[in-house]
Amino acid sequence: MTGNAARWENSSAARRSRRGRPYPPAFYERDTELVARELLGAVLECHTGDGVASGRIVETEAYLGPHDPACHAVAGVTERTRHLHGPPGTAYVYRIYGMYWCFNAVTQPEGIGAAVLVRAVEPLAGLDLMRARRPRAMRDRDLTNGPGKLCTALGITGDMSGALLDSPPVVLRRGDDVPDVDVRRSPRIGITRAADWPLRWLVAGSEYVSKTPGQFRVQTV
DNA sequence: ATCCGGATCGCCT
DNA sequence: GGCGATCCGGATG
Repeated sequence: MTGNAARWENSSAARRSRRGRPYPPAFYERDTELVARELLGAVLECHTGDGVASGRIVETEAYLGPHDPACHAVAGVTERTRHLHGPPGTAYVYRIYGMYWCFNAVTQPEGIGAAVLVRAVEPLAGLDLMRARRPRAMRDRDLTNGPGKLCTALGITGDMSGALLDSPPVVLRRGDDVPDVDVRRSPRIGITRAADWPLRWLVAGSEYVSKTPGQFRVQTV
């Protein structure tokens, strides 16, 4: 465990952190793989003028910083990656393929350029809102089983990038912790560089994880 | 100024 | 499983 991790585990903020409480910045200012693992089971919640929608995180990926060839931080600090290099516990929301948004929680000390991508959630609240935003989803699991889909369903957009995640419009709360026996890891999805690094975390057996091309090398933790 | 490829999705076969 | 939609950042000339 890293020094930062120990600092979090021993902190009064950690002891105060209970189910339903937003994570403070100290939670995120740690090893990115650890944060990706621990965000399984957390609740991602988005507030808009239409109301509140939320879901339980069942799939995450770690993007480690400039030394990770698949991480946007390899480009350095640019207009696009500005918020990736922001303080821990803030949002990095970027547009992909010209059409969709992807949501990340920034990790590590400010300026590193590391983050956790949320790839899938299990819908919890605001199902009517999500169905209205994604009218083509035939089943409820199709509302949020992909990083672009969940942003559309929850209402997460680029103007929320840079915002602290302990208060609206986007809030990440501690949920029911997922025990190690229910956690799996695999390589990350949809990337070409560092494609074999096992930096994707999933809740075993969840119906709500994103579709995987073929069968992955999946390991227990 | 131009080109290329991408942390995706939905529809097609 | 393959492909088109659609756009921007970064690289190249």
